[in-house]
Amino acid sequence: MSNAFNRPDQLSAKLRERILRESAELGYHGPNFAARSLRKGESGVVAVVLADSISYSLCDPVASQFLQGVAELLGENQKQLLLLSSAQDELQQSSAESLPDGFIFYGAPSGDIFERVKRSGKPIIAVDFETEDSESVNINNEQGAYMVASHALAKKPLNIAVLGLRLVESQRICRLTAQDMQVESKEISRSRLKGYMRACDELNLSLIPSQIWHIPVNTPDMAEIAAREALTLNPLPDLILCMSDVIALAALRVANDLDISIPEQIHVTGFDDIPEAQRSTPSLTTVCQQSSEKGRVATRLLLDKEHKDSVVLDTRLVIRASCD
Amino acid sequence: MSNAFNRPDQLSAKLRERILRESAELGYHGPNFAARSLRKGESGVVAVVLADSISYSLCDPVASQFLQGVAELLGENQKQLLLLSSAQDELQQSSAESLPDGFIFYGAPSGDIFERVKRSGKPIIAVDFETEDSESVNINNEQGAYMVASHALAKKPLNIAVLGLRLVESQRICRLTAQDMQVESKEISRSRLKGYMRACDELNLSLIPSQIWHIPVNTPDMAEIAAREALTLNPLPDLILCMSDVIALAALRVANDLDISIPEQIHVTGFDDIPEAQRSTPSLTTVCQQSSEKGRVATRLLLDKEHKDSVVLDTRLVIRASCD
DNA sequence: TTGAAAGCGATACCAT
DNA sequence: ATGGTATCGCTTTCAA
Repeated sequence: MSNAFNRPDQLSAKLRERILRESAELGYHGPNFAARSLRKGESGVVAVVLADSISYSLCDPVASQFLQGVAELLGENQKQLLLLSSAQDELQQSSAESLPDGFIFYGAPSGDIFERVKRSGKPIIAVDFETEDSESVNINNEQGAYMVASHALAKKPLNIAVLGLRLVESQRICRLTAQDMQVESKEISRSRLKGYMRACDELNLSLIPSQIWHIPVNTPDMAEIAAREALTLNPLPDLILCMSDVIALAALRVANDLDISIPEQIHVTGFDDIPEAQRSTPSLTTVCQQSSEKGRVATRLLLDKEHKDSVVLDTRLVIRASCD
Repeated sequence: MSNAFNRPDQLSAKLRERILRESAELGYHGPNFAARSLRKGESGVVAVVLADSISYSLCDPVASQFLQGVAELLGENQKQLLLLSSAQDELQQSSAESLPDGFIFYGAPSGDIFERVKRSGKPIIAVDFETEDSESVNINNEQGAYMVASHALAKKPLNIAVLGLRLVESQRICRLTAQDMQVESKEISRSRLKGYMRACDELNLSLIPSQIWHIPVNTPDMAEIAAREALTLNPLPDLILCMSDVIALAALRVANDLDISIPEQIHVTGFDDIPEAQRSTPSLTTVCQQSSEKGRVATRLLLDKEHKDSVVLDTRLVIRASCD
């Protein structure tokens, strides 16, 4: 009789239907998930552990696209998606950590959830950060930033500003100081900054700390404030390198608001290639980092027990109107 | 010793630390979720069952905002978020259905997952659709559409077009026929259409079926195609009522592309009030449906065992540049 | 206070 | 083929 649930193919559809109906009347509602996964030692659930809060990640276009890619492949493989966050790493959560069969860590996690999960021995894929003993999926941030900056510098800008993301610890928007430039770090933003700097070096240009903004969170509101600061400088910059498309789009809006024409007066570049970037006016020159593909690759890596190599996805320069 | 995991307050922090470390060395990684939920009969997991595929929902700004609201409240209440979809309602899934303690159905589900879950007796909140024996959270679509249409009609348009969402069954973009107008339905889009029509009636205007577009999916691509059709009509419409902001934003882009000035030549209205609506140029006159609040309300309803009433959230007219 | 034992529900295995 | 039984790991209860 349990065949009716577990091996639908072994019974006639009609019989199966009758059994299901009758057992439902007896108060049986299908196999119990907890019991099954306890017994089988697996759950069919995959967790994505987000570095930021779940709410935040859901409104960030880059994270959304990543999740979209993950969800797509999980669906195809009959796996369930559990969203966790290392930011709100609480008591109850630490229990749920034992449910998933595998983990995708999106962004360097805070707290000790990563350590705990690693100890459990379950498969882990690290995305957008480096780690020792797990496979990871990364993109070449430095290279992407280098490409877009090189492209932009070919326009011979005289006054460059950078709208950067999470470059220092502060929760406030601020510009960098000379000593902020010394910091060595493998963080995404730092890699992008390095890429910008390498492109500048090649042309014997250099970035001035006071022309580099730190934006603590990748939101349109924050970005607009910083962009307004940069676009009301005197003299006006003629190139703004933005470390995300959200920031670059904010810069486009502010420029429009201030009647600064793009790309005539100022060139603007972004990073990420979010869907909005190709729809904006002007459309955005940026670096495509294939977020949803990244999600698919990470999921494939997690589910395929064969493949055992970390992946570095290519970044591609996407030239559009904002810097052409 | 199990106290170390379950009642951290009863032991000194130091002892707890030592116990955890030692047991970890023995190969113990914290309480087993499956065993715990099997025994306790609850999991601490809440499922959101999306009417569309998970991937699609993640890129739809309205669904994203809703999920954001849900995630926010679940986080505060130490609940885990499991994303399901009634669209890809498969075998494996039907097992996972028994895991969550409660369900939020976002949009009228397809398949029989709703029936199955209902039979399980677990709490259910229905969002954006009507159902008999569960609490629900809805908005007044008819009223919202009526308000925005009334506002727009006050501009005395002569030639009205409607860019509608999911008005008929077709997977293709098409315009309605006279008999399509007869359909009675409680679906969201039909309610919105009714609202538009009531506003028209009051002014002795009427909508012409051939000026009403059906768009099968709420994506920028689809919307742009339909918008281009509407904006290349001769004579050009001077009011475009759009059933979503995604559609309205597409209309703004197409208009810009065709050098049609808004709001001078054409007025455009949206629906939803997604974040992008206030950032667009021109900004969008629309109906705010408080998506993230909807998510919070639904979650509160699910978690608070007290409150036992369905909720209809207000819609608010938001007047911005595209129709002012 | 501490420990032992029953049982949650499904499955895998062994015996019929 | 079919039925019975031990077991997964935890919590709850009851006894010492």
